[in-house]
Amino acid sequence: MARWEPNASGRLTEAAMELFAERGYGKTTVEDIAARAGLTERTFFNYFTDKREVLFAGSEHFVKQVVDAVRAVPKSSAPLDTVIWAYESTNDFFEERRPFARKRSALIAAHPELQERELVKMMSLAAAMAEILKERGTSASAASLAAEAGLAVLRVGFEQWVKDTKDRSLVFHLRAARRQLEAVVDRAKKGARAG
Amino acid sequence: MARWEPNASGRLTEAAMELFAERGYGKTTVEDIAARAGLTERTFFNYFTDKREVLFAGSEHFVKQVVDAVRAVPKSSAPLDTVIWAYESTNDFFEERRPFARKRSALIAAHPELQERELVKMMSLAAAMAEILKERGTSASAASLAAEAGLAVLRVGFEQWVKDTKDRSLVFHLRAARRQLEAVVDRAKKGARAG
DNA sequence: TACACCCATTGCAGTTTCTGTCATCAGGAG
DNA sequence: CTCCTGATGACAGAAACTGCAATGGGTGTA
Repeated sequence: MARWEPNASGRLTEAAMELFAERGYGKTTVEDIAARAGLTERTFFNYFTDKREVLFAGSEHFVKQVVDAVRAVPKSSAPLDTVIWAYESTNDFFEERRPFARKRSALIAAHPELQERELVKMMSLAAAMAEILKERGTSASAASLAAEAGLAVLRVGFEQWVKDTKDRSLVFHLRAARRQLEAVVDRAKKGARAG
Repeated sequence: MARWEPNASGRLTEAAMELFAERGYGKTTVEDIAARAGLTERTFFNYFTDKREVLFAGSEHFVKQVVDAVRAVPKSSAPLDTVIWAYESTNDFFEERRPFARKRSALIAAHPELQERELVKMMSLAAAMAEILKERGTSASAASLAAEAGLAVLRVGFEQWVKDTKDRSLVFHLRAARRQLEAVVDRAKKGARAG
């Protein structure tokens, strides 16, 4: 028999999500979270560097998945295509976790402290993408712009996906967002020439 | 004669920037900052809600300036043009403060905690932009994308501006970034059709 | 069976961030 | 001269985080 209940980190995350939903992030102490998970405050900080980090456990794993996906894209693809394709490759991952993703997303939306952390995570993802694009021969500034524009598509697409009452796929929303981006940039380009 | 030295908040920001540069953010306590500014820790927290906020003092003011600039753009302009034009309108503001902006930018780049705060500030700026675009009749998703794409242009342009050894203007770099964005999106559009 | 070792968990003390509350006191308004 | 205002500070306390050392089942080894 095991000495301790398994999956301590998972239990902490679960407990944290429950408590944040019940009382809010600010009114939940780390001790509360640890107690509900049957652990102590000290153990919480053995697993997470931060109170915030408890909602961002698998993020390195996720970044790795996306980065690996990029490496599989032929180098001939346009940078923005490469980035968006990598995001599309996470479709199944999220589709399997839609309810969880919705809860988590609502929590983050409701708490500025968590938004901060979410944003750095996404930007570091974008930075990783830009890095790979550069490795693959894209110029530095084009790589940055493709990565950040791709991020805009991901953010808007993801937001729509979470809100979608018809439960259409992430890929569906990413493509819609991408078309929007094209339209928005195109319209500006023509407008700039005309005006 | 004044009872206290004037500009307490400015002195705190100045002291903080010095100390962060000397010892780093983590090794500087709020008490240190307050002491160097000739004040107490409690007074620091009367001015700033946060240790981090000390580097983001004028941000509401800045957002207001940009927002006001947007309102002056004719409604006929394309959303992305509107956003970028608003950023261009801050050219003089930054040009006058280039050395300060460089120092500040270096500090933020060196400290993840400060990057977090910077990102929320920029995203709230983008959200404000999206809001105005919607007021002006742009669809919700197009507004979000124009705002976020505009932000990408701002971020990349600003980064170049800070790094530029030739001291070219912010507007110069924003326009370059904007052309890059157009090229990147355009190339993807054509690539997607072909492939 | 006995022993040594491993390591997830914990206890504890200490620093730092941040909050709430109340006291102080110079200068302006009346 | 008094009252009020608003910037400042003193104090106490909660909560976040860190460093260090101890516990005590599990597991492998003799």
